[in-house]
Amino acid sequence: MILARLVLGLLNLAPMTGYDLKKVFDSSISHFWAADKAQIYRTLNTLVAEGYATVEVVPQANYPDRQEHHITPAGQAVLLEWLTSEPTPHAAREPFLARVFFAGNLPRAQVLDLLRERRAEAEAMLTRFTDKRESLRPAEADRARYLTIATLDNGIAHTKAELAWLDTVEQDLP
Amino acid sequence: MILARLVLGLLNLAPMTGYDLKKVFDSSISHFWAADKAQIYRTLNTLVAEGYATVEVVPQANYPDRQEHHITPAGQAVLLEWLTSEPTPHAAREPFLARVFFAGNLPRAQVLDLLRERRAEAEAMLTRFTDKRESLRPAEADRARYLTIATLDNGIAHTKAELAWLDTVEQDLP
DNA sequence: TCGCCATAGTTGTCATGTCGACTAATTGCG
DNA sequence: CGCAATTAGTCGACATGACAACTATGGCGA
Repeated sequence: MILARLVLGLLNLAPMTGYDLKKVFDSSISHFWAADKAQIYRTLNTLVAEGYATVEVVPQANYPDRQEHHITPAGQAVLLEWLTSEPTPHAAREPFLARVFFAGNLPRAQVLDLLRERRAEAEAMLTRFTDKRESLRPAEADRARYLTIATLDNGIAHTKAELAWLDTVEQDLP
Repeated sequence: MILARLVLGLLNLAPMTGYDLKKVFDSSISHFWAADKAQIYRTLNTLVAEGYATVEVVPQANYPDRQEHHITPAGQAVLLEWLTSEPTPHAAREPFLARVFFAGNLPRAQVLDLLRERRAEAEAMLTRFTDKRESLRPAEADRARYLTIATLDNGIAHTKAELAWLDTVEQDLP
C-alpha cells in the first residue's frame, strides 16, 4: 500500500489524527495525491497493527478525543526504505487522452468542445497551483521545504505544458 | 467502468478478440492507458451481457478459435455518449512526487539519485514516444488520425516538461 | 430553538485492479 | 528432439479504492 507510505511520511513530520491527515491530503498534498477518508483511517489501523505507528488518546474539552498517531522507529525505517527503493513504474491512465484518441468520428465542433473543457480545467488548476505557490514563497534554503515546493512547481510545469499542447491542437485540428 | 469505454472505442475501429485488444493496448494505447489481460476479457463479457457487443466465433486452421467481438449499435450509442459527456475530474496520483515531497530528510546525494532515476525513466519514455511518433508521421489530414497522433504528442510534451523540471531542481536543490 | 457546520471516527458494500496459475495447440529455434 | 514462444482464453483470490451512511458532541447563527 503506497498510501501507507504517504501517511508515514506525514506522521514523520508531526503526530496526527486521521482527521488531521485528511485535511493535509486535501490541502498540501492534493496536487499529487487524493486520499479517501475511510482509507486513511484503515491505513492508520494497519500501521498500528504492524508496529509502524502508535496511538495516543488526547482528551479534549469540547471536542471528541483525538487519536493521535505517532510514527515509531520501525515506521521511520520503512519510510526510509521506501524513499530509497526502486520506484515501481507508474501505470499511465489518462481518461482525457482516451477520449481524444477515440474522438475521431465526432464533428469538429464537438472535438473543440472537448478541448475547451479541458482547457478550462487546466486553467483552473493553474490558478489554484500558482495561488498556493505564491503563499509558499519564502524560505527555500532548507531542502525539505524546497522539495515540497518543487512538487507544486512540477504540477505547474505540467499544467502549462498541457495548455501549450491544447493551443497547437486547437489550431491545427483538421 | 472506463475500460469498457476504451474497449468499445477499439471495437468501433475494428472487430477484435481479447487477445488483439491486449496487443493494441500494449502498443498504440500504452502511452495513456494500461490494461490487464484478465480485466480485458472480463470487460468483453460484461459488454456482451449488456448488449454493447456480440461475439462471432471464427475457427482457424492451426490456432485456437478467435472470439471476435463486434460493437453493436447500442454499443456505439454509449461510446458516443461517453465521448460527449462531462469528464469526471481525474484524481491525481503521482508516486514519484510523493517521494520527492518526503525526501527532505535524505542526504542531498540520495535526493539527486532519486531525481536521476526519474530522469533516466523520462528519457527512456521520450525516446520510445519519439520513435513511435516517427513511425506514424504521414497522413495528418484526417481528423481521427490527427487525434491519435496528438495523444502521443501530449505524452512527448509532458515528458519534456518533466525533464525541464528535473533540470532546474537538480541545479537549484539546496 | 432549530438546524447546520466542524470535530473525530467507524462500518459496510461494491467496483475495479492485480497477480498468477492453468488449459491447449502449433511454430520455430537450436 | 526438446523447449520456448505465440496464439487464445479462463479462473480464483486478494488488494485497493470509492461512496455512502452512521455515531457523537458542541458551537454558532437565524
